[in-house]
Amino acid sequence: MDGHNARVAGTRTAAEAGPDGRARVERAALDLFATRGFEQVTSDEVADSAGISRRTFFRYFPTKADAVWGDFAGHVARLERLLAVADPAQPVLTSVCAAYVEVNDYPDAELPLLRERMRLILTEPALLAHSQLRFAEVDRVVARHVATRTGGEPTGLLPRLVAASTRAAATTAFEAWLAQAGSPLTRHLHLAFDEMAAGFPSLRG
Amino acid sequence: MDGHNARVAGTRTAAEAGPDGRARVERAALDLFATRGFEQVTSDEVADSAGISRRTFFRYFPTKADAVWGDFAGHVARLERLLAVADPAQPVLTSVCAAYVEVNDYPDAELPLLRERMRLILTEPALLAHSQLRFAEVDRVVARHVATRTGGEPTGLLPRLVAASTRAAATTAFEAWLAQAGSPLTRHLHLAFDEMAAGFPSLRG
DNA sequence: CGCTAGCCTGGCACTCAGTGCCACCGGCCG
DNA sequence: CGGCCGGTGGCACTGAGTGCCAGGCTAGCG
Repeated sequence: MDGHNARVAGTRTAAEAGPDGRARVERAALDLFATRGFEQVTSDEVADSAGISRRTFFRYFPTKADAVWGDFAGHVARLERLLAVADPAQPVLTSVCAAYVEVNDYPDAELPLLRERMRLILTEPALLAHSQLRFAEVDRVVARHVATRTGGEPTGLLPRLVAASTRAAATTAFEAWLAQAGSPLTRHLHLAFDEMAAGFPSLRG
Repeated sequence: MDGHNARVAGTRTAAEAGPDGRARVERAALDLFATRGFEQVTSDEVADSAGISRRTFFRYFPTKADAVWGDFAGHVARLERLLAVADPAQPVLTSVCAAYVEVNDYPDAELPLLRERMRLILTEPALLAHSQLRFAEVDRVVARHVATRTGGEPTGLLPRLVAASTRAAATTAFEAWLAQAGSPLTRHLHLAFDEMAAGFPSLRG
């Protein structure tokens, strides 16, 4: 979710160029959604605010909701790469959790953006619904990895279960992080994963 | 998800009455979606097929997607009741899983309907996305129960985590049940819950 | 019986997301 | 120069969802 820092900033008129194309639209969309709410902003307004036409907006993003996700495909790709190079000696669940933690270890500079993104996604009903489709990509990657490690089918119960459970834990950690700005995201992720991987020890007794 | 059997069947012309109002629309919608796909069917067609106007269709269901969910509110209410009367002596996680299993113990006669329903919900992207909003109601109920049992806030990490994880396991069990018609839903649910509650023993080693 | 109040329904018109089609404009190549 | 091409905008269309209003049907009441 770092998003397109690769391009040389400001080829336009030196000052006041900002990121071009897609990234600028993302920023405009996020700002508008954050201040007025996702449903209250039309795609026309986002396009206008980004200085493009509505038609072009829908060429950048297949859906209004997709404008808040940044480079999520890259995020998933990074997760997949981390899983690919995971130590086969450690338990699969450990590998998956570690990969989740590492792929979500953002530099401080990106935290405000991430926070706003996730707040919207987990708060706005339309975005929460849409998130299921995006997170399903993650699930597929995780399930595939678990399947290869355990020698089963990616559609089997165990791979799917691990994918769904770890994703649930990660999402919960995000919610906790949003609610409580104090501790870093990584801590919440560890808490959630450890709790789940150990069979919820806090609930015994 | 039994759906409106309470009314006396056939006050209309004795024969060929069928369920009236909402239930008939649900049936028409499910049939159309099942044969031609959710996105390929317009709300106009569903309304026509059910013998009502489009406008009335949207009075029965706030959304086209809601037409496949049957009496889901009742389903959630039953789950809540089960949790309310759960034995406080047993671990919370056990109570939650048991309630999930029991509320999903359908009589054989309803299985075909349930199967079609769930197949659509978990298969059609638009319905999968929408499901997040419906399942969130379940999560709230579960989280509330865990919170009261553990003496915490329903928005705390643990209640949320239990809700999200058990829901993930249940959904996975449903997927497995759909893929493999052989064993009953209850077995898949037990498998998934046991695996998760025990910290995924199948993955160790 | 007639009248009225209230509910269910349908029709109409409107907003807005998303899409296909085409026309335009920029650069780039031969 | 002329033709090709990728990115863009405009336009029109479908389809979901909604507000508003106009019946019709039923229930209560004089």
